Amino acid sequence: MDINNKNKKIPEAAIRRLAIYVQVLKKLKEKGILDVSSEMLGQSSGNSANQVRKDISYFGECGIAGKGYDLNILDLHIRRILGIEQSWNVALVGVGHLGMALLSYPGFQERGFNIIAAFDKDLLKIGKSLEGVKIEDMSRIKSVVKEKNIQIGIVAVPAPVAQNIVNSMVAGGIKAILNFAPVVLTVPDEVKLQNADLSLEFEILSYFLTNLSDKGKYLDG
Amino acid sequence: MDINNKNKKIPEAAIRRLAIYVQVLKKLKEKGILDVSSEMLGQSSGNSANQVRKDISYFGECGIAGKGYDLNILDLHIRRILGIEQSWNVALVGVGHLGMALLSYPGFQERGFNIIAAFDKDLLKIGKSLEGVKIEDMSRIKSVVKEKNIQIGIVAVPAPVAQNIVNSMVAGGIKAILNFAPVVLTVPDEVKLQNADLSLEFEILSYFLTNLSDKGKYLDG
DNA sequence: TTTTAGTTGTTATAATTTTCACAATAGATA
DNA sequence: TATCTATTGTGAAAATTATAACAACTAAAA
Repeated sequence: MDINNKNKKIPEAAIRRLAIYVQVLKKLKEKGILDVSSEMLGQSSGNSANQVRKDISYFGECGIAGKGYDLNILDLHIRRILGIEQSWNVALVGVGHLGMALLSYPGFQERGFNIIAAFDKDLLKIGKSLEGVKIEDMSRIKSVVKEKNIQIGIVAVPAPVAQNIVNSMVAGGIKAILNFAPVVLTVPDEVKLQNADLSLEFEILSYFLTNLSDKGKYLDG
Repeated sequence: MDINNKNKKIPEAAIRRLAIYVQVLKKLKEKGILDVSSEMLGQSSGNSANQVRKDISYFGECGIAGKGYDLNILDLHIRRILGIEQSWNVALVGVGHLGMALLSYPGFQERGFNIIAAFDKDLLKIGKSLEGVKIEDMSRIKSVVKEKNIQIGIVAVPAPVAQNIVNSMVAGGIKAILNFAPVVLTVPDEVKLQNADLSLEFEILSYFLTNLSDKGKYLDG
């Protein structure tokens, strides 16, 4: 088995859990803990110890039988797999409340997601700077994405204009898009699209609530 | 097979797709379309026709062989399953940029998610009203949740205080929580917790980007 | 050194979810 | 009415993901 097993696909659900493990490891590190077992990591992240070990095994061995995982080593390994050691150039389109929230959230910068360009259609906003980022006209999306070598685009505009924005980003050579607009978008195969429509989350809650009150019992595993 | 099959569990992934179908159906309806086939609905939502039919079949028959689905009937059926016909009382905790974005997003109200209470710890905000909602002190969470019969709570506060907020909500009898804080929260079994940590979405993108550039090929199905 | 307790990495098993294939059906057409 | 085309609903097969179980290993204790 190769140590840095890249040919085996890691399920997206596992990726999501790995990102949570990083979160938990950070907290444990702050407490001064040096080693962690799959049992402890599972407890802290709401998963079984088996699940934790399976997730970690996707990218190779990094624990010590009988002892657990060295917290720093494990942290480093997961970060490398997730690609959050390096930093990314991010463009934000739509500087409304949500865009502002994303722009001002320190967590992104910390994790290497640097918003270095922002666009809006509002003439009152264009030309101003927020959080050190100058807001430009939307017509400049394609050229700025190209010039600044932007890999990730955030779509935080109303649904009707979202596809146009995406087309501009794609034309500029963007690699991935995080979409907050409540609409199904089309991108070429080589562009990764991740949807984060917030109202969808509510609707999922709504489903579980409805079934909760119908049966007095929760349904998800 | 019973027409309104409640005893069969619908996978969460299917629920998510069903919510997207509603989105697509709305758009088709605006175009004046009256009937839709699984093929068309699949195309418009990025799924296979087989997947669409299977998802719909989870809650019973509502199509016509050879013809497709009556758009209004299908829409109604899915809405009933998701529980988005009725409306819900929602409380927002944390009126920062993200909280503001949620408060001012018209889509929630439209879909029956009514934010009728808001809390913050900032004395400058407490007492003021935003979007018709009065901002109250966080110490009032438990009693307001109880008095106003609030079913859904939104956590939009920094990670370190999130668990305390959740405890107050749970003490007030909340049924479901949507969490935006980048932290693993603990709730009783009967409370449904849905996580929507935005930086997690970035990290997933990061993973795919890293693998994209490694192999010049995308990995997810 | 031998035993013991604790924990990993992995293989086998079970469960879940998706994909496939097609009989059954509706409505149009001749 | 008989035939043809389009499309559903579903059962079976395939693929994926999660769970469980355990041999192998580590370090510490006897």
